[in-house]
Amino acid sequence: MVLSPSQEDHDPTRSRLLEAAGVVFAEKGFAGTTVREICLKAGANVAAVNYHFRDKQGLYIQVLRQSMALAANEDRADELAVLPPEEALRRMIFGMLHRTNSCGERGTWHVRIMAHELSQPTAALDRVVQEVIRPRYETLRQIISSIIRLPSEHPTTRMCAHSVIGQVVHYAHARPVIDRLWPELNFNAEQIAGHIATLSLAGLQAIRNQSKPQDLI
Amino acid sequence: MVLSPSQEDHDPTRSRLLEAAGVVFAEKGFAGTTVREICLKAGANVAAVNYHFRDKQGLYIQVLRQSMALAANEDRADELAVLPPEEALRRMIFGMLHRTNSCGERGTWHVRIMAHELSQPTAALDRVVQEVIRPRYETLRQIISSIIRLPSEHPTTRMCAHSVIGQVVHYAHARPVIDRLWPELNFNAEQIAGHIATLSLAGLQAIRNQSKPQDLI
Amino acid sequence: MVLSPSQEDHDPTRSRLLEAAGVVFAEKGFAGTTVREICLKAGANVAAVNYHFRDKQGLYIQVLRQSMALAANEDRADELAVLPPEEALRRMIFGMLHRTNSCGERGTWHVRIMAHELSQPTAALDRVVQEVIRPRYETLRQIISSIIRLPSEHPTTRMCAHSVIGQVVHYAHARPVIDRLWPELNFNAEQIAGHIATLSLAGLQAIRNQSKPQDLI
Amino acid sequence: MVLSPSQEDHDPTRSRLLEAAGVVFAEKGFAGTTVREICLKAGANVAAVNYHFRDKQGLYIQVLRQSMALAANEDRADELAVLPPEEALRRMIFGMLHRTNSCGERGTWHVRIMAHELSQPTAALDRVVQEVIRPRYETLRQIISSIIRLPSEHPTTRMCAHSVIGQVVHYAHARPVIDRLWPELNFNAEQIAGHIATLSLAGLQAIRNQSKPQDLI
DNA sequence: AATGAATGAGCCTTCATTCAT
DNA sequence: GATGAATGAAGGCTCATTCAT
Repeated sequence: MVLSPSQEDHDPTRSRLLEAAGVVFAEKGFAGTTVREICLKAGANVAAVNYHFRDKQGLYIQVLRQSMALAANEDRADELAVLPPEEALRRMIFGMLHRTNSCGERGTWHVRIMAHELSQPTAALDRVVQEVIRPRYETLRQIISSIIRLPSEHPTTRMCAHSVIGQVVHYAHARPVIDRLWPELNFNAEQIAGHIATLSLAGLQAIRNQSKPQDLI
Repeated sequence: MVLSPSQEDHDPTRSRLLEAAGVVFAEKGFAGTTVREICLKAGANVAAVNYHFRDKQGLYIQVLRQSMALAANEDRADELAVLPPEEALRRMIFGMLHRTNSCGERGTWHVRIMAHELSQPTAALDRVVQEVIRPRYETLRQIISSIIRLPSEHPTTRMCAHSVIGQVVHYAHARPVIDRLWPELNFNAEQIAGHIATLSLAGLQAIRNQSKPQDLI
Repeated sequence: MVLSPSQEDHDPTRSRLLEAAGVVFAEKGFAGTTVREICLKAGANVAAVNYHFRDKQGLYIQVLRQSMALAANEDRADELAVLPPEEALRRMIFGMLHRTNSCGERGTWHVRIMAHELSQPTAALDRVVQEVIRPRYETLRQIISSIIRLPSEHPTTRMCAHSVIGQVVHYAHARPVIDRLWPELNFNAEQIAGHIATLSLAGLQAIRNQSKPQDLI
Repeated sequence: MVLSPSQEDHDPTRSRLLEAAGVVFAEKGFAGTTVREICLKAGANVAAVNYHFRDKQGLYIQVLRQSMALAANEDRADELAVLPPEEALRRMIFGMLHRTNSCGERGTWHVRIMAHELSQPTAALDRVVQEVIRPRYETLRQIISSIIRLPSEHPTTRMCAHSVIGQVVHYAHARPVIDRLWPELNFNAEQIAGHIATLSLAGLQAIRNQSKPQDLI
């Protein structure tokens, strides 16, 4: 909905194609999606995708680009920086968890699409990593760095970041498995985020103490 | 079915098909794989798959079944039961991490195939969850249960299990992303498993103390 | 659907497909016909059938529907009703015989296709029976009913109708055999219809007298 | 069961193939039958047909030959010749009707196979016509000839024969249609044969009187 | 600017048949 | 003598794409 002022909504067909493509790509991935399905959903001609985006892949990249642009506005590093790192971590965990598990909105398509990219990487993966994931990864490492008192490039810091991310994205990536193992789970982002934050913060404290035994003396 | 101990199979073509299919399915998933590619790789006729396995899907399930059978011999729950739970958890983390990140061998195909199932589930997913994942999930919950002193069916126990699993499988699922974010990482299962175990155990202790404050009084 | 009076159809490819399919289906039946042959004959691409008719079966049903629609205009029951029943029977016999034995024209495809349906019924058989055959069957029974003075649902009336129909369609169904047994036959619909009518009417009279002996006293 | 003394049951596989093939060919026709289905039904190897009969068609011809040989023993012309022609006609009608509508026995396979040959003639049709149909056709014409007092080669005699045959075989050929038009029909060969005979005999009498008005003067 | 029609490559599968044993 | 394995041609169908309007 929040689009660049000059373009976009001027061309309703193009817009509907992007909307429909986002939904379908998010659900079925690039290879699993057919151009016909997108066009049907968008009420457009079969040739519309090729006309407007040259390619199925052209449309795919455009969908990703748009979704990422919307996502870029959230989780601003500077806003988190002023908080105590423990609180910043809690907020970040909740934000990621909420984002990766809410569905349907434009701004979250790239999350689901990522899941497909992980099993069938396309050229678009590099772009998503650079533009969306890396900035957050660095923000997260900064926060962890100030908790465990190791440089943000330190391998331990990195592993801690991956531990946090792994716990969070697991609920999105492995959803089909989790649904089978734990059907009674009524997904509650706040509760789960709280659990992950508690476990992670305790873990980080332990790692801080362990990695700097000399400081304690 | 009855594999001679020294060899693969009495039927060389069938065996080559399974081998080739494992590699390709692991790389491209079910839908992304063509029967032709498998047959070409196996040096067999296009109709060979249908002859030996009735279906593309029949071959797929057989590949999964075989890969799971090989994996089933590891991580015996009874062997872990005699260890102190902290040590059992360490071993289990290392085992899972090692298994999900070694590549190419038959016994690990189902891990990669799982990644595809997560983004494009087929009817085979149920089988893998039931036969491979659920038993380990229950073993893991048992171990965690005796650490945090909550029933193994308790939601908190389950969330803890998912936290451990999430950290571990992240290194396999998100490998393409991790490679881009941290190219210098020289994957060392022992080191990473140690990190995950340390962080998780500290986290579990914190959750144990938090969830039963009354015990401490 | 809406055929211009002078031309076949607004869509030349679709029209050519129907034309070609009619010829081939009439000759070889549903299962014996290949989509490729139809498309070759129609000068169209292999995928044309799927594009225009969704299915091989979709095309088949459309051919049948069109052929039946053309045939539906003949043998109006109301026109026959005003005639003395003996004359109506003669006309009907001639009409059926003529229709089932003229060849090549669109309106008679369903007759030949029926021959295939009889040995290899498909889901289309029900439709043809309902839409084309049953109405004529009922008209015929009405006529016979007023000749033999039994209700049109009476088993005897039905058997008489089948006797008439059997004689008529035999010349179409068993044509390959008749050609071998009687090669000198120069098919003359008028002559044969006259024969069948004469034999049948005499037979009906006998059945009328036999079934109602009490009337004669 | 009644086989040539020298051969046949010596080779049980060959025998089972013939048996199974008869059933399946009778049900589905030549083109509609798969070698695999026959072999499965016969408990034989896929290659058995090619081994024993060289071809799918070789098996087909053999089935026809055998079924015809068994059929040749019935309806002996000399037995009918001693009866009054009206009675001979009644018997013949009943025999044909019974034969074409009984199912499952070896001796009647060729009847059903004929139905398929009529819509998809193969090279076997000539043989069946010559060896089975023509002799009966001639017997029938002889009988009719002596009823209507015209030479057995006379076109009228031939048409009368076709009228009788047409009525009879209709119940076999058009069975799928008759089942839909008259589902309550509980096929009773004796009743229907009686009806056909009555109608036909009355018709023949009329034709006799009409065709020879000079004799009446 | 935008579309309905058409394309051809490629998919999985089935079939009668042949081959090595 | 008889079989299980293997073959390659052909089947219907789907797909992203292009073309003529």
